[in-house]
Amino acid sequence: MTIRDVANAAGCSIATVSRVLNQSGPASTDTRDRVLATASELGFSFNELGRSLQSQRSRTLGVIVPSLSNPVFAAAIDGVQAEAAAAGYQILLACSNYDEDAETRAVRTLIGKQIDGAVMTVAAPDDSPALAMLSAQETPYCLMFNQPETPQPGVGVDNVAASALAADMLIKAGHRNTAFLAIRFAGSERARLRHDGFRARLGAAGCPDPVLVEVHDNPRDLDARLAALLSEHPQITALYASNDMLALSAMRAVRALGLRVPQDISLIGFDGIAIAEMVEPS
Amino acid sequence: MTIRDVANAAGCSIATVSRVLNQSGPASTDTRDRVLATASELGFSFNELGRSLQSQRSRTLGVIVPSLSNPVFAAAIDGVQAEAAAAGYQILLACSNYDEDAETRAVRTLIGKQIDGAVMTVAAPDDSPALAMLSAQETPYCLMFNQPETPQPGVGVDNVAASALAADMLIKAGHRNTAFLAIRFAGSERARLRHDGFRARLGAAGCPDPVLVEVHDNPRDLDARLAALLSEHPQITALYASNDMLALSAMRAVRALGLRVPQDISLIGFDGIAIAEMVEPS
DNA sequence: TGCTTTTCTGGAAACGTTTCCAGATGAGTA
DNA sequence: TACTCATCTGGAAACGTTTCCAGAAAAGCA
Repeated sequence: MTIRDVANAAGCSIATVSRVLNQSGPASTDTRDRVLATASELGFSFNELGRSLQSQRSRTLGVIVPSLSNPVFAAAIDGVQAEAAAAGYQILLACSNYDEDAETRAVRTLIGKQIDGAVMTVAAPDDSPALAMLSAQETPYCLMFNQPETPQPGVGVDNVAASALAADMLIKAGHRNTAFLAIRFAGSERARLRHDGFRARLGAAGCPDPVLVEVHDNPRDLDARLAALLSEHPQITALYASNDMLALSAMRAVRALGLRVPQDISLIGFDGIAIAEMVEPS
Repeated sequence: MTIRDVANAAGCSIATVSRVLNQSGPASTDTRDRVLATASELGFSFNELGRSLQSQRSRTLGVIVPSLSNPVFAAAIDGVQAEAAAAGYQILLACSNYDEDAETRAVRTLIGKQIDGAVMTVAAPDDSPALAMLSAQETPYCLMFNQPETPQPGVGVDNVAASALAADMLIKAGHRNTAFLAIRFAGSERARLRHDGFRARLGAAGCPDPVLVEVHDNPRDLDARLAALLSEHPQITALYASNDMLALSAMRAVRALGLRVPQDISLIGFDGIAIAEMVEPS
């Protein structure tokens, strides 16, 4: 079912069918009606591949995130998808699993599919082969959650400032000894910035540096790590989790140790995911 | 940067370049090396649009889910994406927001983009215009989470049987008076099946029917609904939430009423999302 | 050497569109 | 009536590939 079939059935040329269906040129009311009628009768719809090839735009956006199981990214994709759909664009989704090579491969594939633009969260925005490829192709992109040193198009949060606020809150509540919880601290620009902002503000208030705890992705790992942490540093009264998923896990782990939140240990997490609203304390 | 540029630079025809790059035909070692060298030198990569148009396969799969904020679907997409990527396929993502019209529109667009197949969760698998369109186009599809009456390709859970298990568990724990919590009960095949399975098993055990509580998407709505429910039916000792997100919200709401889980009220939820493992009790 | 067979190569036709261009038709004006 | 001008239409060339086909060159064999 191509534009040619419609043209034959309507007794006109494919040029005319194209013009009518796209309203991109003149057509007598007579032929217009005929084309429209046969098109809907035949149930014709455009092959966007042919269209994109000719028009040099695919009306498709690439989206690359490190993970889909983190609700932060799911929510971001949700937003991107909704806006894109409203503007008549489609979303080509890829997932890097926090791996820079996978990131590069994903970008290469998406470029091959001729995306009109990309929305993504990368591992290292200041030195990213993936972003370099996009620039080389003159494909526009927009970063999410990244906070590059060199200015780049993107939306995000000031991790340092936000973490300073978290520190303020804990300090005001009387905490002095804290720990910073992170997954993949080394590979995550974001965890590092959050740690730095937190530590700087604590230091400015005369508090000791937070104890840095890097945990594995497996949430059960936390139980042992926290037990060790708290027996080694019994003076710790507050934990700062570098993201909400981790904060949730930490809450469970703290309680598993027989401690209450927030009476025995205070806990604060970065993000603001919807699910964090559903637990007590939120 | 097209295959033609490579051909000119390498001093051969585009047919030869295509054959070399796809390893789809003979080529003398001499020309092969030359083509390969110039291709990588020029940084050539295929335009998949042209490729797909010619080969009639896009190596792209459409994925349609009702929502992205529900981790159940996020996890499903994660899995589909990973398998697809491993097989050299891309994912075109669309979201129906539990709206059948949006579902149909999404399928239409994806068909336009010439997807090779679709993976989706639909509102009504037994009478779905979206699925009908896919069938008409002979585009293969696979349902997720749906449980159609008429056999259809798909993966999912036996909602009725699983809910009977939930009922068994509660009965065995001594509960007799229960409530069933659902969002969008009317529009959700899944909620209905889960309710039916639950109620049937309770009835078989001589328990009264569960009180059906349909709540709005706003989690705060739950507080008032549960307060009303429990004052109206003080004999209720257990709640069955039709999904884990709702169970999480319900846990918060129950506690906000000053009741303990599970000492005062038992709570069970359908799904098994990762986050449910992170709360106490899990 | 002459023949067949194999290996390699390029032209050209698709795939489904859009759009430029020029020809045809009809209406308006002098 | 003859002219211009606007309106409508179709042919054909792109867009970037793959692949069929046939011709050329090289290799094998008697």
